[in-house]
Amino acid sequence: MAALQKSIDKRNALINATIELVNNDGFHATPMSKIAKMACVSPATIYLYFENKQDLVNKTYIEVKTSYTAYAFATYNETMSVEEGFEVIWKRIADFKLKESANAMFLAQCDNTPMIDEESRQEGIKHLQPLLDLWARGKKEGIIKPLSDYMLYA
Amino acid sequence: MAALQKSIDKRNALINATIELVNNDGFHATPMSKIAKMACVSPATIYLYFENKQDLVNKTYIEVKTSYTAYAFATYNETMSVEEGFEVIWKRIADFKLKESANAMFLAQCDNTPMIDEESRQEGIKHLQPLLDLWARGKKEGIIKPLSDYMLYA
DNA sequence: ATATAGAAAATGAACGTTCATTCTTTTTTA
DNA sequence: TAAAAAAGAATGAACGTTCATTTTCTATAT
Repeated sequence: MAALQKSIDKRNALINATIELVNNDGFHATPMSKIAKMACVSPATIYLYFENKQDLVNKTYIEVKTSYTAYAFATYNETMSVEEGFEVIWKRIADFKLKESANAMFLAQCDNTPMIDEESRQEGIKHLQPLLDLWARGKKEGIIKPLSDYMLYA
Repeated sequence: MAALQKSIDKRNALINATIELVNNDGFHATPMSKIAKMACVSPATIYLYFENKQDLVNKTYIEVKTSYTAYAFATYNETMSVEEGFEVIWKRIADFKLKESANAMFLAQCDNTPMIDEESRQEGIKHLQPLLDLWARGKKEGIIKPLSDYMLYA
């Protein structure tokens, strides 16, 4: 058999510990040793799953961002009108912030600090493509001018 | 004469260095030595003006938040209608983010991370009182229901 | 006005701690 | 049994803060 001995559970535990500890203490104030402890793992073990601390937080970001966008676009499809599309996505985003508040808080921290590498940040933005497309569609249809004022804040 | 020998210029230089460096590198990734260097001061001198690093960033936060709210409410007065009040404040906030982007970026980082002490955070919120009052007034007047959906994001 | 003494301010070096990462050894897996 | 995974201890660098010393300021006495 192949050699995927490394446990996916352990990886997930590390990701989750990272989210919780970064939320509580901030990125630089959370030692690798604390992440290890919360994931019931030795500090050295983290380096079997991630290159280093920066890589750990980058990968965590991508993972959470992916689940965020999946959630946001779950009820949306391209046949909707622009208005309906925005409304549907908007509600899902609000929902996400309520129901997955830890994840949302983590993303907020990532998106408002220099803690994530530029490369991973770009990667995260890619997943928002459907929203940008919808925006472009709205512009092309020349509708919802007043809305754009509010949207500036998204 | 009294002994206010400590220079207000030096204090401002420290505050400004803090804003710029925290914006670029994040709170825990900016050493006191770097702040000192940018403010043309010895590291030890910082401790004549602030108790410690936490106190420095707390005070910086209060200062920026105060200037933010002053800016936001500059064109507002209580005789305005609720709608007009919101619009006027809204525009000033957007303006602030454009014209004082470094300050706005710093506030975003403070408000989305655990870097500021709870006490200073509360102190900062106090300055937003006029906005909360306006909100209460809007509710009492029972108007602008649809707006509240968007406002959730402020 | 000037010189000077005492206090406040400023400094650079030093201290002690913390933390990311690596090294060596042990355990687990196939 | 051999290779991968995991562990805990060790390492070296970085940083916040303090210490001992020097510099600057100011208020008074000449």
